[in-house]
Amino acid sequence: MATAQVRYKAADRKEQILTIATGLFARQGFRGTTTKQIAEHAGVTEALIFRHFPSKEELYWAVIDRKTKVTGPAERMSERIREGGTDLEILSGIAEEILERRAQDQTLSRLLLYSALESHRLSNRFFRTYVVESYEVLAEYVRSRMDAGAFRQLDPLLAARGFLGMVIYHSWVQDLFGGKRYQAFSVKEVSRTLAEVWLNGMLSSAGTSSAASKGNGTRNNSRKQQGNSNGAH
Amino acid sequence: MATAQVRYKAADRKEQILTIATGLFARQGFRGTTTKQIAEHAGVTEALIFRHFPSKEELYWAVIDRKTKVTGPAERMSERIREGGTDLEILSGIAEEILERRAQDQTLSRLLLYSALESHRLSNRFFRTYVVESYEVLAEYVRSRMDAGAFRQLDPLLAARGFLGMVIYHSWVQDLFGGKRYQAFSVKEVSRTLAEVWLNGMLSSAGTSSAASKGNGTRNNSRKQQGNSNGAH
DNA sequence: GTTACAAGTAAGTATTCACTCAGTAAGTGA
DNA sequence: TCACTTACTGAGTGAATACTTACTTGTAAC
Repeated sequence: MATAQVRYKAADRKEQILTIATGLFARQGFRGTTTKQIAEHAGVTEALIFRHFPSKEELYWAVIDRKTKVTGPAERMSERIREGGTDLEILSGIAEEILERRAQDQTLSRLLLYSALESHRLSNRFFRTYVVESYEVLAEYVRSRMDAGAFRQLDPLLAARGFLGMVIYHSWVQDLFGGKRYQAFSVKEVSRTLAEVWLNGMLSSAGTSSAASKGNGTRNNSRKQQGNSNGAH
Repeated sequence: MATAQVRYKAADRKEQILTIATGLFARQGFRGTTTKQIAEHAGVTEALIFRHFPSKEELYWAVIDRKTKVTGPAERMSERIREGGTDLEILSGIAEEILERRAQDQTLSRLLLYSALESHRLSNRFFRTYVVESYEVLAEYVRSRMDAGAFRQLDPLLAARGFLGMVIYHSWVQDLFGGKRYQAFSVKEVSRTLAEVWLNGMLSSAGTSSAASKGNGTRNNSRKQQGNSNGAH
């Protein structure tokens, strides 16, 4: 009504709408977010939204498009690898950054998951930018360490995905599913532990790697009868 | 309309509606699924849905409630551990089952993710049944192997979550995000590889704490340092 | 064959959805 | 000061949405 109006320039208003829409889509998904909500949060009428974006669908597209244009995890990861350090430093550094970013801001994870679930056609591109690219970078690193004889020979992509899986799944459980309400973890400790486990599992240990590059390799006690938890002691 | 009507008994119709609603909620989420859709798939009118369930929300609750009552992953996992075998057999067996089930039917993963994203109050219970319980079972196993001196000493919960993370993340990337369109993996091979990496990383190894030197076999050798410091004891 | 009840429906309700359009107020250059 | 453009709104549109009410039909026991 008669309240003092704020007139933005078109480009600024567009940016503002995009920012607000990003937050709402992340929290509630595409279907769960209404254009009215977006308008209200922006302090304008719905009509204005549609003056800037031809449809809700196009607005969603723009949100995701913008997200894929900021520096992605792949670049940061590749930067970190370029900086060098021990394997452990590099890996736990990568894990630490992922965990920290995600704990701080779930927007991206939520957008990504929603778009995958709602099977938006654009989810493909999003997926490539945020998921595929990052483990391809890591896989490249793994491959180079394998060539150097430091890592065991196995599918680098699978190995990279394994490491990222450890880290990302942990962050999902903690932040998305609310696991942190039951148990808190220190980011540094988690990163280091997961990196150690994975790295130790990847190293071509003195005895095993030569004979069997991939089959077996773990020294299993024959016919173990131990290790089951129930009533043993 | 004039088609031959099928009259179910109340209990049967309720079951049928539940089954249909489960599929739709899994595919489209709570907000994305309409009562009209459910009715159409069941071949009845909306009114009948509301004769069996007081509201859409209650129907959703019933869907999830029913899902939490079938044999969950925790029971199956604990069964597998009880059966015994080598560590590798047990772990790759667990991974294999998870991957196979999920590739075959995404309903559960999708329901779980949707309910977490849409922050349904019931998602908590769902989360406990399907996520927490399963890694608690695995953590118990890890703990027993640590007590036996076979595994390194570290947070068993974190370690268990790490293993499940590898496996579950892989299945999400393949099935949920459509990664399998770009690359196929054999379930057996993936299970075995991931189990090997993780297990190898967990073993309180004799020799693997050797120097891992620095990463990056390709370029740039700045900041070279000593080997990593993992697994000292 | 009638009755009694269970299973099912047609046709609504009020509200909300994405989206439109005709019009108005604020800035800007002369 | 006036003309012109740009930013914005009020008041709608028809098509969904979850949910209701008043009614009909099938079936099984007596």
